[in-house]
Amino acid sequence: MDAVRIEPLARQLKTSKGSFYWHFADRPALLAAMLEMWQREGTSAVIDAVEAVVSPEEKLRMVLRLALEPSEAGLDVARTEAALRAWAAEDAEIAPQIAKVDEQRTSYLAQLLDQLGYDKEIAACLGQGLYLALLGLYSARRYAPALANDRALQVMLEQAIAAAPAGTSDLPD
Amino acid sequence: MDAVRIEPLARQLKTSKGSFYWHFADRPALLAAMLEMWQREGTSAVIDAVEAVVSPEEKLRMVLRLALEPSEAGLDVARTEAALRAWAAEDAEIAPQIAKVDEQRTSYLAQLLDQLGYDKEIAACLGQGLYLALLGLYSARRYAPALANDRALQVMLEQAIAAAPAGTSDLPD
DNA sequence: CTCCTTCCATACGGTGCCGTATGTTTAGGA
DNA sequence: TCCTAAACATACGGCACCGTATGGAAGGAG
Repeated sequence: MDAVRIEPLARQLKTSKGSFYWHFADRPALLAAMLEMWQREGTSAVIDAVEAVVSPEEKLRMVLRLALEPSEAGLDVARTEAALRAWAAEDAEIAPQIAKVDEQRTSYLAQLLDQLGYDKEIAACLGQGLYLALLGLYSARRYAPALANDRALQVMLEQAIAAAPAGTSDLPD
Repeated sequence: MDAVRIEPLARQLKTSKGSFYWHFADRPALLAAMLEMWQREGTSAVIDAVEAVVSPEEKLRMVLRLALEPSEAGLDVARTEAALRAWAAEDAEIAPQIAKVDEQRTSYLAQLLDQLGYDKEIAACLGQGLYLALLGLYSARRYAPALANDRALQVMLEQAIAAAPAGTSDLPD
């Protein structure tokens, strides 16, 4: 986000600064708009698509598949996710907003793992762990293709599925 | 790293720019020196300390313990690791240098997991996965304390240890 | 004492960006 | 045809930083 500058952006778009300042109050206003857009479109899309599936195992696999997808039309998901977190790390005003989205996502993962029969606290930890690995992969994708190995996450997910205490616990009895 | 600026740094150290440019050619030279220092001291320390232990299980636990430690004397490990990767993501000259360190670390993890009896390819994936989760945790620590849960990594590691095919395979017959 | 090297401070020019002030085009409505 | 508002362009002042040029202290060698 720090690299988002008005004048280079205007040059790139073959327009002028004056035009920018007609549409946005200032640079923070643009960044806020970008953040809001991401909050709106970046997280619900996956969950909505996944909820069409039935079994929690397949839901988990589908979440991962969607998260690892090359991303839709010109927008690099890994780049976006990594940049937002670098931003949150340096701006205390932004941090809670990103953290809230993370909380939504990890609690959804925990819910699916809970349905696999895991103890609730273990499910929460596993969800966080898998999500942290995804964040790490997003970061690695930008500089270390060998490390950013999709299979690494798939293996860990399959291990979490295989190690589940019971087949299903969403029908307890 | 982008926030490392000469003039603020000089003010902070109660010295002058002139002094800085005596010790370093320019800003890139300072950044290069920082990177080199990290390469020297940041990765071998852990491995050396761990190698004193015998069993691969305990070695893995100790690696994690050291990696999660609050860090020694004023230096925030999470901040450093996260900042270096943000740097690598934006500078193609730096990327391979960080990637090389990552490769050292993940291959050491893979070696330990291999000793637990995992297939070599699975061990490599698991090592990468655990390491990616650690990177994610370093990133989260800077903005989302609730997400940066040490237990999440501990749970995943214990699961990897528990799911190991054989007790040990470093004595194969 | 003087010279020279090391180390540090001050002053300067140059660059890239921000935000504002002000001018200019375009299109629709009276 | 004139007026107005939306959309854009140009020009300016200001700030923070980079790197260099230049001018000292401070201390040892001869």
